[in-house]
Amino acid sequence: MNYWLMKSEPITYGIDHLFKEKQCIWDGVRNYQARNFLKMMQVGDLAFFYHSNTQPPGIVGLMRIIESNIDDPSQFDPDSRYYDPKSDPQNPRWQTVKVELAEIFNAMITLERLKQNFRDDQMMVIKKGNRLSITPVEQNIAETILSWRN
DNA sequence: GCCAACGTTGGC
DNA sequence: GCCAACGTTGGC
Repeated sequence: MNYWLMKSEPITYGIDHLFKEKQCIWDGVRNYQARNFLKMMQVGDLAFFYHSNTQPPGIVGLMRIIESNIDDPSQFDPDSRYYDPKSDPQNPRWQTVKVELAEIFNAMITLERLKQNFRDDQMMVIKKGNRLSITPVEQNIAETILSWRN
């Protein structure tokens, strides 16, 4: 079982949206490195839900992967902002996962707190200039973060 | 709103 | 295959 961190701007899709929907397909990732991490995810993996472009940014909850290696439907939808006309339906370019909400944390675990407790070679999201929306989280780091809940 | 840090695109 | 130009992300 592996841990991950998945970013989203709450103005677009935040943890409140997921709370209402219970589960969702994590669509719209259009970066190959991030997609490669998505393809590595397995059912049962856990992912931190991270709010980006907020004041402050940080982790707001936990999700569980409930379906892996899905072809992202939005790549074939001309009305979607994530439409990719270059993606061949016979050989889709973008894969993702389906997640369910596991937990909403009582208080956000801020980026600042992560930076205070970990080095930037321990956790990708705290590296300066990092823009990857999907990143792995080492187990011991994940367990430490989970111990901060409530 | 600024801008650093990337990733992507496309001409050559 | 190089790299300049451009677009995007996301903290601040």
